[in-house]
Amino acid sequence: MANNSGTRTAVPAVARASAILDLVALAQQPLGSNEIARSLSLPKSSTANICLELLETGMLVRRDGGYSLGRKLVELGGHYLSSVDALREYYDMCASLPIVSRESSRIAILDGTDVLYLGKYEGRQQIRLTANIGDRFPAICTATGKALLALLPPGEVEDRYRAKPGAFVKLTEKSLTSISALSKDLALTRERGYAVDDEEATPGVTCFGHAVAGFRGDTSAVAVSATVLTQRLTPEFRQALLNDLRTLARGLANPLASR
Amino acid sequence: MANNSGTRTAVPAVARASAILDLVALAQQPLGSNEIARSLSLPKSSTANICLELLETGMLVRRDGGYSLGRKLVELGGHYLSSVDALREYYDMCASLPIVSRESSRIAILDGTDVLYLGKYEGRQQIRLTANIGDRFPAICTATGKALLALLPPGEVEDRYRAKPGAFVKLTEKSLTSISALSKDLALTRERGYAVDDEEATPGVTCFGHAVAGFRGDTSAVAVSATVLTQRLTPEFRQALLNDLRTLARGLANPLASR
DNA sequence: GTATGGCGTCCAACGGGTTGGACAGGTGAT
DNA sequence: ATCACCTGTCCAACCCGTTGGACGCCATAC
Repeated sequence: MANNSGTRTAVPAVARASAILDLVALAQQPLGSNEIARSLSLPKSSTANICLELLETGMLVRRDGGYSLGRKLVELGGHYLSSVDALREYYDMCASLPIVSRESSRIAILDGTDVLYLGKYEGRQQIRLTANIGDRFPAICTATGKALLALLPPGEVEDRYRAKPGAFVKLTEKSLTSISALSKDLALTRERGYAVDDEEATPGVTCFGHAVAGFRGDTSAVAVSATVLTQRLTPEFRQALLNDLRTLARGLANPLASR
Repeated sequence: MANNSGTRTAVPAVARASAILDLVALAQQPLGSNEIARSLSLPKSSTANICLELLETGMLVRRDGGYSLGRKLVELGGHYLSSVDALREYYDMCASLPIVSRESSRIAILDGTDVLYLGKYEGRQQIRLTANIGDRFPAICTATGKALLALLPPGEVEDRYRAKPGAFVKLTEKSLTSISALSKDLALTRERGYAVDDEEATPGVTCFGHAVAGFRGDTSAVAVSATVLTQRLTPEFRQALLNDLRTLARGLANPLASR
């Protein structure tokens, strides 16, 4: 019964600041400090103080008489992205691959039962990817997510999803809704070497995902994906797309394996 | 003699946390908590505590026995970008404009004497833009920066640069190096309606910038730019590019003016 | 006009995080 | 082997941020 979230001496200000940022991030409008305090069940005074401090750091800004996220967060987020070695490589390769360069592609990492998008490449297709950089999405509904889940050691997937029953979000009729269905899909993913999202996130849209393992530290694995309209998926096109995707994934793996 | 950085009751933990994040962001390698404390002249113990707290929020992660920036920052940065109304419009328009869609383009805001890049669009050209989303750059060396500076009320530019003598970074032989040269350039910018970076940031590279005013709150104005190799700049090409850039800027302005 | 409820700011007493130093573990040099 | 120096962790006394409520302000309601 380990207290896994136990810090010896708590520093409430930091945890509170983070909670405030999360709240403001999800809000559609600027939030006042009183409103923030009420939402988070924090004392008014301290909340106001922390907000003022966040204002000075640039993480928050005043807007329409409330607080919104500040530009400092873009800077920090950008620095995080710069630290992900695979990203630059990803953008370069996307532009040079014959098929992928004309389609829509994404690169993501796994965080719990979500994928977190670190980058996207939009070719000249009709599809506009709705997910932006920094967005989260249920891993089971996406090709990148399933490719990354398939990398986890046996049992780990089951543990994560058993601990979080709400993780099975049914976005379409075809979305996976049980651990057993997921395990089966992941076994298939491991077998063929890539993941398929067969209209499980958006009707009419198919997505192929390929994981790239072997990174260091936080970003231990990334995954890349290509998104196309299902109706365009002739066998030849599917094969060409998968070829490009494999090339992309291998290209990302190689410069890092050599370190 | 107002104390412009004066908070009534200071919340050291937040300010310190921000300083820690900035330090870690600029470091090329993971930093230990002791090293951070030394660099920032903070007590070891408190620094360690704050780092542990930042670890729990996901803003920091452990990597190679030290701290690096965490993925939470991408999420927050992404939410900030989502709050900038012009961004989605920008990406859509870039892809549909005949000339710009084949060139390299950027969108940025002004922050003091720097521009902060919020997005970029890379066409099929040889040029790869070195600046990433979230990067800063001296405003005087860039087309976006000069376009935004030209929007400021009279005297404001002079005040900003007089207060910050180090802001005149000489990146190339052609970079502006004095307030008077800058004022003259900005007058010219206002007159013709767009800004030009004539190899002032990178030799051999010319950049045109167009400001878009009229936003609310934090992002009161954005600027878009197009970057090309100087040697390709025939008069016809230059004109076509400027046409596209103007269309782009107007497209960004209109959906917001109607609010 | 007053009443009500929203907002953020201010204040003094309380309480808890901060602090410096001691400690244990690991690494590299001599 | 010892020494030196690094790392991060632990602890109790002290100090300073936190806290709840009072206050002033501005809307809107009646």
